[in-house]
Amino acid sequence: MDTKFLKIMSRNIGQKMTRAMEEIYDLAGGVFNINSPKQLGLILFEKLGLPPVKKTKTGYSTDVTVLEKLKNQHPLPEKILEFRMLTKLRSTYVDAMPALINPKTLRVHGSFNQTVAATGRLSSSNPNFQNIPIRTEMGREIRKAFCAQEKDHFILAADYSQVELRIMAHLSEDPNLVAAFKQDADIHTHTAAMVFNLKQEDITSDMRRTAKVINFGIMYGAGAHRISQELNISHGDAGAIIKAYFERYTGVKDYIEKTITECKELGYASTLYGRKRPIQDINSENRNLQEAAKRAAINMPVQGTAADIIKIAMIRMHDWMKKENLKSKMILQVHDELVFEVHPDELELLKKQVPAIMELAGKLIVPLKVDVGVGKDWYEAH
DNA sequence: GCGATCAGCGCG
DNA sequence: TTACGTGCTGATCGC
Repeated sequence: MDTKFLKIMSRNIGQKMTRAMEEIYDLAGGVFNINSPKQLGLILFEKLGLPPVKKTKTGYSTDVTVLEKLKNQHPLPEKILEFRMLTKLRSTYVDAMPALINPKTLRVHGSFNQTVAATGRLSSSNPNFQNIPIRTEMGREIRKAFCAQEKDHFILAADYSQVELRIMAHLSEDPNLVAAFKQDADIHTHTAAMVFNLKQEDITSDMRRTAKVINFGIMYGAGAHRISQELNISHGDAGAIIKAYFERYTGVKDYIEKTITECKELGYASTLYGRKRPIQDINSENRNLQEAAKRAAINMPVQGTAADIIKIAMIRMHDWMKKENLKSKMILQVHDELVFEVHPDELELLKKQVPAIMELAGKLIVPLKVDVGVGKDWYEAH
């Protein structure tokens, strides 16, 4: 860990927090605990009279979807979101990591838990290395603190490209999806072309974004309601897009139906390698429970097979590294990614062999593809 | 003072 | 009502 870097980052975020806090008190007309959703709810929905969009069990919801909707009516919600991002990054990562450094090894040693997640994934705790920020630039900066311990060593990150959609292609044998991966097409552009009935070269970035949401939504069993929320479109339009998807990818539709039927008969869903997840509620009288169980049943074979494949890769990787007496170390797993700390003499070897071992870990009717990055830290390696 | 629960949000 | 799987933090509540 680069603790010097984190110390500077903590100070910088602290300054930004102070500025945001002052503006928030100004806009709210008084001091309150910004981290308290209860106090914030009173300010937004009673003092300022903004419309309460959503409720929680205990009162007004003030989550990100609510504040996004209120942005155009008052400047406060946006400032709250900024403040929340800053506090999240500082308290969960920037200030937490240095405190976990082992004084003997000067490293942070977390746990990878093998018997927590129902799908067969690993989970990570104390700290959770599987949720280090990447989606915002400010958050992503935190990865610069995850660096090789010795000066001339490297961090190498190798991640499976679209592994869950490739698994969906294999399991469903859908000709369109299989063909897309055999051609190594940009999968979201391909889906957009299918759904909107256009040539791939005529797909706009907006259409691609829509297709990306659909591709993920399908694997989670999303309905028109959720898709419409996600894309900010009408329920009817969302339903039409889903319908168009299943007309083009009938193999996926059939596979999903088959998976649910089988789960109802057997009481469990399973992965390509035979890992089972019991799904009790699949025959529940309670509609909500049964619908949630169906979504879990749809997702299990996809998420669980991906977990099986990366575990196989990790075992083979370990065996290989041991056999070759390598000095480099496999240090992290983030569901579809493996991270290594690499000795400079071994860099070229690992750049070649790591993706090869990962790509061969699963035998699917479509190829597996692994992208590799190298740098002095996890930020550069990505 | 302490543990449990809730809301919120970080990741794939 | 709301798309799957996780873990951590701070606020709050009850004992």
